Amino acid sequence: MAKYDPSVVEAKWRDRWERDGTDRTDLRGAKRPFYNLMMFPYPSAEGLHVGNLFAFVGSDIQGRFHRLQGYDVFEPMGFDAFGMHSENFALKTGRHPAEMVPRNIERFRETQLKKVGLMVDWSHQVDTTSPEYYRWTQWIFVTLYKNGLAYRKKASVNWCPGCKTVLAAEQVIDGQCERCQSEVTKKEMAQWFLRTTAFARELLEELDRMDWSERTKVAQRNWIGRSQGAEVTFRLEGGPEFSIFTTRPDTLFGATYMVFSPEHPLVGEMTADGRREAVEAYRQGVLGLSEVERQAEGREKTGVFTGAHAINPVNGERIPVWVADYVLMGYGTGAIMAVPAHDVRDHEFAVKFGLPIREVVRGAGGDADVQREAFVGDGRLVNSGEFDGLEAKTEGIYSITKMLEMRSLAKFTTNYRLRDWCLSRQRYWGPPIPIVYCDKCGQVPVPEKDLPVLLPRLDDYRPDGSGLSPLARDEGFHKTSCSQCGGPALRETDVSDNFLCSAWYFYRYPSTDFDDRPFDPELTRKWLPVDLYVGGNEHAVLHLLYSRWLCRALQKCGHLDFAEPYEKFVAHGMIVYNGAKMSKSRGNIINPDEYIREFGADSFRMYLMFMGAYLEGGDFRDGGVKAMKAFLDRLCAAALPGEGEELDGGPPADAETLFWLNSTIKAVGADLARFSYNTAIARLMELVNHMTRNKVRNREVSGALARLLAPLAPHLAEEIWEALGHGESVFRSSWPEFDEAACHRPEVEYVIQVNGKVRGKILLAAGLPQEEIEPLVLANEAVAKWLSGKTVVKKIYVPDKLVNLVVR
RNA sequence: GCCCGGGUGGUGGAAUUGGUAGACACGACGGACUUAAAAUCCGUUGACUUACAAGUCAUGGGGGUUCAAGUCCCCCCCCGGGCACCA
Repeated sequence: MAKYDPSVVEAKWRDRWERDGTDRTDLRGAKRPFYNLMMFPYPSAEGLHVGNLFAFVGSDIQGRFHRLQGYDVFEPMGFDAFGMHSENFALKTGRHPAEMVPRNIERFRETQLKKVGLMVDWSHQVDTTSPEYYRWTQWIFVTLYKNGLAYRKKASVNWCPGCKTVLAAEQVIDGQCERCQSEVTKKEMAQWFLRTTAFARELLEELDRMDWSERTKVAQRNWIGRSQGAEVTFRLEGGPEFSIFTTRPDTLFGATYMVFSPEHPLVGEMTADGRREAVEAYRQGVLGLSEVERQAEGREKTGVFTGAHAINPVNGERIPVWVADYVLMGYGTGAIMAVPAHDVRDHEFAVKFGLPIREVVRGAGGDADVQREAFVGDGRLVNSGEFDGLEAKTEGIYSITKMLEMRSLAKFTTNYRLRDWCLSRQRYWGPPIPIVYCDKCGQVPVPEKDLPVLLPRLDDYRPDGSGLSPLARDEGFHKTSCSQCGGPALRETDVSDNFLCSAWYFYRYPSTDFDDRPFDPELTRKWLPVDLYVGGNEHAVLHLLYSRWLCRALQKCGHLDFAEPYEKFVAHGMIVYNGAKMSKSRGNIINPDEYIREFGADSFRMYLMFMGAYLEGGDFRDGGVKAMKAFLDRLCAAALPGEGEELDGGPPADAETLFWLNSTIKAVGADLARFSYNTAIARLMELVNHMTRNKVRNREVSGALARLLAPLAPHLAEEIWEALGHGESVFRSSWPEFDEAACHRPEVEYVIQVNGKVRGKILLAAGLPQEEIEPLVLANEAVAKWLSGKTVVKKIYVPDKLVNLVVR
């Protein structure tokens, strides 16, 4: 190779790979399948940014590395093209999403993705907006509906006034819409839900066994949020029974009042006549508050007395019932017993409204003043009748609940924070929910043979904020007939949250050849669950949780025979630019295309991976790509024969080169396996530095270097491999092997410490026993001067590493 | 408030089980080549005292354990992330 010109080399190998089908996978014939999945992008008009490429390249390295290790790797790619991102952009630019999306996909694939050198099998591409795909998204919805996992109900849901649609709880961040940051309000609407809570326990417990990034597991655990406690039945004085949830049944004797959520259905009935006006005014006031206002940090407690009283089942005590918005309808039973002595929120409320505070748990010190501050620590029960003296949080919880359980007034329960997934969106750009409403037959799912319910082309698809989707304005779509009775019927006009589209795309990849089924059973059995999934942690409670849930749901419906979709999930880090977060508003978004054009995809890939730890993220600095190109230039010069030159055959002659060769193979393999790409590249630099300085001209070393480089810089690795005389792609070769014995130098440098401080270093043959080293150490000049006049009281000896002499 | 990560030279970042802190780079400085520049190559580069000898101090701060601590323990500060009036 005359001079390394990436544009020539990369174009050559792109064509060669395409011509030879190098990146294609024989899905049925594969012997060692490895499904290497990366989170698919939404094809935005802005194009791929460095963050996308950082994610993809890190994943591609695993795919290529596994392939060199003999796996049949399947590395597909697709486009998540439904949803508000595409729709909002279309609205802004005035171009219809149906036209914009295919163009963006084309540009993503042809001018960006293919140029980065991803080992993608493009014969299995997926586009969530194509009818062949969303037909099966709708089929999944119908399947869930038929199995009781999808239902419609009127509920107080999260409404985004900016996007003019409802949102799932997962899409509300700190009370704001995750997309447009508008303050989310509550709205009473009939919506479709998926029963995510049905598998809350499994989704939580399975996490412990999963090979996933810990921070992703933690995020899911927090989101699912389990708390164990008891449901206790109270009775309203002269009224019905009701139950409350508590994690502290041991404090039942300390309950001095009850609180109902303003939305609780019993409130109207229980309110005393004299209190009706006040209670009603309070409830109306709360309903007018946004989520942010209601949950604002440090907000003072509010509430109102209903005039009603409840009877405490443990002691028959009559305690007042209040309504306050610090009790949420959506969690537990929407009513609580308040124990101000041992709960900080109840304490605050009791102080404000002058309610009694009764201590029932006393800590070991016994000096906590519950009138001043709630005591939430461990302690023993007091003022609790026969239960006095019990260890509160263990024996107390058990004994008191057990006692009530015998009287059928309590049961042990577990509550989850997770809510059902609100699926309806009052927007245009999504898969229509395949349901028809008939006066006679009620809710009727669209029969499988009539799927897909095509999304009609609407020229005016703006959301109008009426609470109805723009599709409701299209009579031809809205009015239809019932598949059961043939009578007139109305279609559901809401579309589905596009997270449903992305919850199953990876089942579709292997099966894109089939239009009569969502996924082929044989291919699914062979390729799934996904072996490795790489993506961003921002989807921990969105995509990753939804797709875990759907997998379990499809298993329960009999369509899959496994419960978890991803064997291993790795969350990559985030990229910043010169230490600052990249964002459109800052105007510091890096366009990868220019770097690739100037320095080549290989240099760009290498720099992305070198600038920081893949799992932690990195700081993109100008000049980095250029420096990496310089390294690849040096690598070419070191690895390739010059004009008219022949490289030495056979293993290298000198021990030092053998050491570098073997230890680099070992280290790079270990580093790639643990996603430590930056250190793998550093190892390659060290090997190249050794080759350059010592003028190593050896075919075996160059061949190993090409294969070590191949996952990181695939085009250049191919070029070098070919120049070394190989007729086939380097990806049809194998990962180089190393000799463990050669990974260690025959001589090692011992560090000699005196009292823990380094005082000298000596070169010794490896593996010497302590007795032979000692005299050599004591004879060392630099060390001797620290020993004169002192007594050696202790000698620490770490084989092949160091000797520490403790002197006095 | 609770739960996870983090804090290392001028900069990005290394450092399997406690065992030479700063690998590998970037930048800077000096030199070679050149009419000159770019590119390339060679050298120096944590701070301080200083003679390139030698030493002292250094991994957010303060204690501790240990022959030995970036790494383990306790307290505190700062940054990033998750949850949060969830009973």
